[in-house]
Amino acid sequence: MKNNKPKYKLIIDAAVDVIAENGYHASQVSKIAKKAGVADGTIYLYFKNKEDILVSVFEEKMGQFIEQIVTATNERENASEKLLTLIEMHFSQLAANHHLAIVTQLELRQSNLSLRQQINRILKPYLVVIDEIVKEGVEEKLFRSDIKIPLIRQMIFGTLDETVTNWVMNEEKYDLIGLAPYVHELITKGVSVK
Amino acid sequence: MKNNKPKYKLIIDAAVDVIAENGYHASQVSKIAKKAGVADGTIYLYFKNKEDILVSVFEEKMGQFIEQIVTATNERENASEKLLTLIEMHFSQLAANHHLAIVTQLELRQSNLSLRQQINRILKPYLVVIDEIVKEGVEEKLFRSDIKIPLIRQMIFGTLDETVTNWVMNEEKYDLIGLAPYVHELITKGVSVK
Amino acid sequence: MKNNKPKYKLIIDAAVDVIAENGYHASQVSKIAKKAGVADGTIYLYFKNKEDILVSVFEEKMGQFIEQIVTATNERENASEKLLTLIEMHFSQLAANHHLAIVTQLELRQSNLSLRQQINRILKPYLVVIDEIVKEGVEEKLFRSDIKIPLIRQMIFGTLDETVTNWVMNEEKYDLIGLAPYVHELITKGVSVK
Amino acid sequence: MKNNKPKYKLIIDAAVDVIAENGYHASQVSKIAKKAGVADGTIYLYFKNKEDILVSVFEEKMGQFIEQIVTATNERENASEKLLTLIEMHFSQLAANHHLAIVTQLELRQSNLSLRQQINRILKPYLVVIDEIVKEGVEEKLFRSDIKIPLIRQMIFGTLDETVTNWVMNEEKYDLIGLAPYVHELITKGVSVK
DNA sequence: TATGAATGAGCCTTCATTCAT
DNA sequence: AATGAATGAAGGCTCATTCAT
Repeated sequence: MKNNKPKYKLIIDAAVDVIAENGYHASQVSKIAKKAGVADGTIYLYFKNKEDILVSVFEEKMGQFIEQIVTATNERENASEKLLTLIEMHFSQLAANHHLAIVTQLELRQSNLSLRQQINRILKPYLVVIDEIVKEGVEEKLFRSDIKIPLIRQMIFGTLDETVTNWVMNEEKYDLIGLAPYVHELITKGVSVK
Repeated sequence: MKNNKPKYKLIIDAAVDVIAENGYHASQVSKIAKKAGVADGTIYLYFKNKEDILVSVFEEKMGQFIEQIVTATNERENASEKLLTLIEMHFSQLAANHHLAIVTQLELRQSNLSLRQQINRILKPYLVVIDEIVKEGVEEKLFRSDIKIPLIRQMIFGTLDETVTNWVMNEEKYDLIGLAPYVHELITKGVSVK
Repeated sequence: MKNNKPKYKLIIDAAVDVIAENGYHASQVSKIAKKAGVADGTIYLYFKNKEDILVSVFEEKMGQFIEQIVTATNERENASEKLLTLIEMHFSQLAANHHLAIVTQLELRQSNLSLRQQINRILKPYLVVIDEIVKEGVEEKLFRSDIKIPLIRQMIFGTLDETVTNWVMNEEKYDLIGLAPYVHELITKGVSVK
Repeated sequence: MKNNKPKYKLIIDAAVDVIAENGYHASQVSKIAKKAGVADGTIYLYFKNKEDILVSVFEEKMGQFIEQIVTATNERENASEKLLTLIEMHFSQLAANHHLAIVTQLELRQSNLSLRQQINRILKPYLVVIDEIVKEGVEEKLFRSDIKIPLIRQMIFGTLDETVTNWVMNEEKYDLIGLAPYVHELITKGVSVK
């Protein structure tokens, strides 16, 4: 297991910091190596190339991110509560980690097609989690069944993602977590007066 | 008026094509010049630098994009119909222009902070259009007034943007425009069974 | 006679100003054209290329410079007085024209071999003037005849040139013209106590 | 000590040759790298930028140049003999190194203000050496005390510099070192018949 | 395993000069 | 004579990756 090797984690964490501090394009491999306290060449003992570092960053961090959400939502009774918990966890985890928020919402998007496709592959399990909550809601007759699930998932993910991005670009000046119930209300009830 | 100069348009259009075909990072100025049929140096008679080309591409194309939407929504009677028209126009304009869709949804996001901020400035009028439709809906007692408008706007824009991005990344294999009524339904009524 | 054409003089004078203000390497042809109030292309109706502008600048200005000195020295009776007058005129003309001093002492020296050779050709008449004064001094038994004239001329010109360059590089903070009698004394008597 | 690194010296020496052969403006970094037998990028491990190469060339070579002169003059008994030795060493060192002579007398002068100021800083110790010899001469009552030392130094340096430049521009056709006693005589006794 | 010096391909931008009007 | 838009060659510098130690 490569993440048992201490330098592997060292490099991943250094990469998050360097990218958050310098931006994607100013994050040279040598800068990451320096931050991690290893030689440039050592990076290539653990990662195939620069892109592999970035993919691994996302893989590691998103893995933990999703795991937390899965664990928390599993403790909830119904789909609506699970959705609220997912929103709360999505917001709170990014609010708790300034650097990670910058990297996921801004910097990692400045990548080429190949990298974006790998990021999407990594993101897949999160989308599956959303899908499953929606399916559960439909079965429980809480959520509508007349609109295809992918579309519903796009609304949910798009809303969360846009909300976090706006918050990051506004320099995180307001309380992101406090928005969770309102976002949940919007997603469940829509914009219409009931 | 700089866009009366024929070479200006020539270069803008060439840039859209080149970026869509090669991706942002593989779009050398010389490639754009060649496609436009002008000398490399000519680019710099019309644009300050490479970043200025990209900002101008977005400015021109997004200007037209928003104008079309404003014109079309103004012909509608109430906020709900205006929202549907906005969604239809958003989808149809990007569906009609393959290259533009790739550039706006994928390539232009691979940019540094300075460029992203300029892109956000250009995007601002579109967000204002959404805000105004929401305000109108609230006045007409069609839309809820218990949730802040920026949050509602983020849900709307986030949903549309995520939907288009998914469509582009799925290689535009399904009918985007056909999704408009479902997306409209989702935004207005939410995910709950009424 | 090309210098009867008004634009010719306009361009020459613009060139002196532009070079003095911006330095040799930042003096683009377009900048000179703008300062002269003509189009870029017009420059090439009067000058073969950029180097030709610079040579012409030196030719014009140095022509006047030498003419003034010849006229003034001719009014003197003997070689020693002529030498003093030459030193005074050399210093006073450059002290009177800030821009010209910068151009001749600093900027024009940043040129390639071909240009330097042409500058030397233009400078030749000045060196001849010095040679003639020295010859006259030798004939009048005022100046020594045991050292070759070119060597004496190099001492005279080198001393004057180095003195002016130091004055320019010290931002012309002291009185250059006031140094003339001391320099004259040094050249005639040398560094030895009587 | 950076000049212990073999590539540092390799690049410095290659730069002297390339500049002497091609002139300052035709001396591309890639040409210097090729001559030194290193990759272009290697240059930038040892020098900040192209200008830094030139400054370093002058620093290294002028350092040795001055050191030689200081050592030699220190072996002399009085100021007049020291001055003669300084002139002999100044001439002989440049006569012995064709490329270095071209670089110091012609090419290095084609530089911008920033570079010239750095060159002057490097040249300073040499001017101090001259000043000290003059001061010693004044104390020994060999040299006059009625003219300010900077002016005397300008005469000495200006004469030597002009003499070497003329020799280089005349393609080094005559014996420079042989001129030393005459130049010494001129500087000490001046142009007047005693 | 680890190092870090060395590599070299790659690109944006400038500006002297031309030429159709 | 005059214009000025257009040209396109040229080069300093960066940085991901390699490899001898």
